[in-house]
Amino acid sequence: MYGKNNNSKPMCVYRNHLQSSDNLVTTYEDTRAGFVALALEKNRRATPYVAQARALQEAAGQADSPADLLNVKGIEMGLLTAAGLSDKSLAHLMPNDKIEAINGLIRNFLEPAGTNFVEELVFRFLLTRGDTLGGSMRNVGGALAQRKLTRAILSTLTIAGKRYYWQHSKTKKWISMTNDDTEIELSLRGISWESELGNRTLIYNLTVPLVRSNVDLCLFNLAPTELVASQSSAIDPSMVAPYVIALGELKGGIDPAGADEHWKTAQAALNRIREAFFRVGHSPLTFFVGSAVATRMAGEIWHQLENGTLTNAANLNEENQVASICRWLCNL
Amino acid sequence: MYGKNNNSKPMCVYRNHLQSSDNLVTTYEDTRAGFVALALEKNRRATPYVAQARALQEAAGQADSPADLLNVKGIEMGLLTAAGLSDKSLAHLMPNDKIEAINGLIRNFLEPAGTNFVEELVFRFLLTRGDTLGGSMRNVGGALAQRKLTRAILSTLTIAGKRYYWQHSKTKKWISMTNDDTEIELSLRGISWESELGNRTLIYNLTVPLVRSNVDLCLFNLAPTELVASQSSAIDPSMVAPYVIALGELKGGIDPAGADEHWKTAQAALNRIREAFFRVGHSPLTFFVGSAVATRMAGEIWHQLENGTLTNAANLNEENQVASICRWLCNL
DNA sequence: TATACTCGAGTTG
DNA sequence: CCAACTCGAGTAT
Repeated sequence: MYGKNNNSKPMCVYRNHLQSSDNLVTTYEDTRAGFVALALEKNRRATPYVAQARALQEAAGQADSPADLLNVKGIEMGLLTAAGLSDKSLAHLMPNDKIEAINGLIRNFLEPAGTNFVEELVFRFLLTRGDTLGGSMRNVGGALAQRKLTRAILSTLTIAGKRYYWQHSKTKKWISMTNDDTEIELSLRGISWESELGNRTLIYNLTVPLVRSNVDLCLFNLAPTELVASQSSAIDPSMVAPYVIALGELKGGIDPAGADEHWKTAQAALNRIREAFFRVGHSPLTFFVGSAVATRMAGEIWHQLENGTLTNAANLNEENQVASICRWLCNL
Repeated sequence: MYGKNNNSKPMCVYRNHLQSSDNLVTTYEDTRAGFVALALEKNRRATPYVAQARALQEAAGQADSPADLLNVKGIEMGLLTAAGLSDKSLAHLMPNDKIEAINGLIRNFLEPAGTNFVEELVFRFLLTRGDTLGGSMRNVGGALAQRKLTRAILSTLTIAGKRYYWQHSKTKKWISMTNDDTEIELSLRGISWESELGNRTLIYNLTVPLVRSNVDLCLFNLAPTELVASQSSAIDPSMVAPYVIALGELKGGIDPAGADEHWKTAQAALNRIREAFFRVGHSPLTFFVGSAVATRMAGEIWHQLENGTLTNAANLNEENQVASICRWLCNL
């Protein structure tokens, strides 16, 4: 009932690159390489926080005592951060909570530190900013995965000799391909091309009104111009459904410990999608691409492929699998 | 088909404390209070990391140059941490990756820092340890929620004049209640009592072989002694199913941004549970308790309550709701 | 180098 | 501040 094919293609497209669920499981070497790459990137992004800490150290040095820090201009945010308040938490606090937090920092940690109070302040600032950096790295991981997939799709189109247009993330403008499209994946939000069956447009991270959720990958059988029109709020949300060919979840995380956790989220997201479309009489194809795939979830993915719940799936670390799923996507 | 009641009780138990989905939504004030409490706890737990940084600073002070740090005994872990490697990532790396990481730290960040290289080392150490602290705080949040619920269940039993036994997390021994059970929730893994319908045992975070997953809350119609026997691997996993009365998901996080994310995970987990039990002809009751409940998920929870998919649900911040769901649980 | 749990640090529309 | 995304920092079994 779900995942019914509307393109007269065989349903077992995944067999082009998968023989069994085992092929989906991430290898030790890919996990290792993923963690190494992440650490390198994190180190580079750590530098500004080190600089901020030095600036705070310098500014706080003007204070004679912990309490005197309140008189130093321009370090309020540094004090709040050192008080253990994440930027996220600040959005939920009342002004008085922030005052209390800073007073608590001074009373409980800076005053006991004696003459080392500036060091204590800076060290605690860095602890909180370490969590900041970690959070921001989570997003980097996701973005890198999207770029990797984008690169593979563009290669597939190029190799197939197909022209494409791509949408710039910032300007939202659609740009024709050029001979040097190096690094366009850094600021690419969508790709458009023509398959044998018509216009195709792929958009990342689109909020599909019908499901009221963001979907990682949305493939429409529309040209970009038509898509913009159909996204207008003037059109009934259910009108978009017939133009949706395939929807996919992309999970770029490399951590094996997160594999099952994030697969569960992906399943719930895909279920919402299927239910929302089914309610209006449509069943777009669904697919899953993940970097960290554990044995159990590989079994579940395989089962869903076999019973048609999922149409396709791939491990993002396996070039063959990625190439195959990109060819499938580009020829839908 | 799912959630069929086998205790001759009305299915609308949730109506004891919920009039509509709105009642489930977390208030701004509860969110605010949650973030404040978390920050206070985090500050206390930050202290050991500050101390570690001071120790590293002291030890590293013996080195004349960045490269000389390699000769300082006992700071290998400090160097790895400063190189941006989390304890988690270290488990996935080869010895050579670690050497490379430390060399990269020295070459790319410590040598450019000149005479400030020890400061640079310590600052980067703290950034990584800030992520450590953050990760550990995630677990603290979950543990606090479990304790809060435990406290409510014990109160319910006490008020009802029922004796109970509780299982110690560490020793796994079952202990009879005493007049002063203050703080037993800190090390409580299970509770056992007698309802009007028989022996009842509730266990937290139990791996249910049938579903091959950990379930936050498992209620059995068995005495602890019987349960131990039935957990033995000698017994067919499907044999446990008839003794499972109710299974629940507890999500203690306060962050509204995580609400939908973690509800999706909870749904997938509950679905696995239902499918696994359904396969062997059983349909235990299921329930959900959460601290961060957003509007959309409240609607979905309500819908599942109405159609019987979920039997009960509560917002952990609402005392009435918690008390009601505890009475329900204790009287099953 | 298991497996699968805890949850909020960011991010974007 | 609303909503819903990114994912790995820990933890326990």
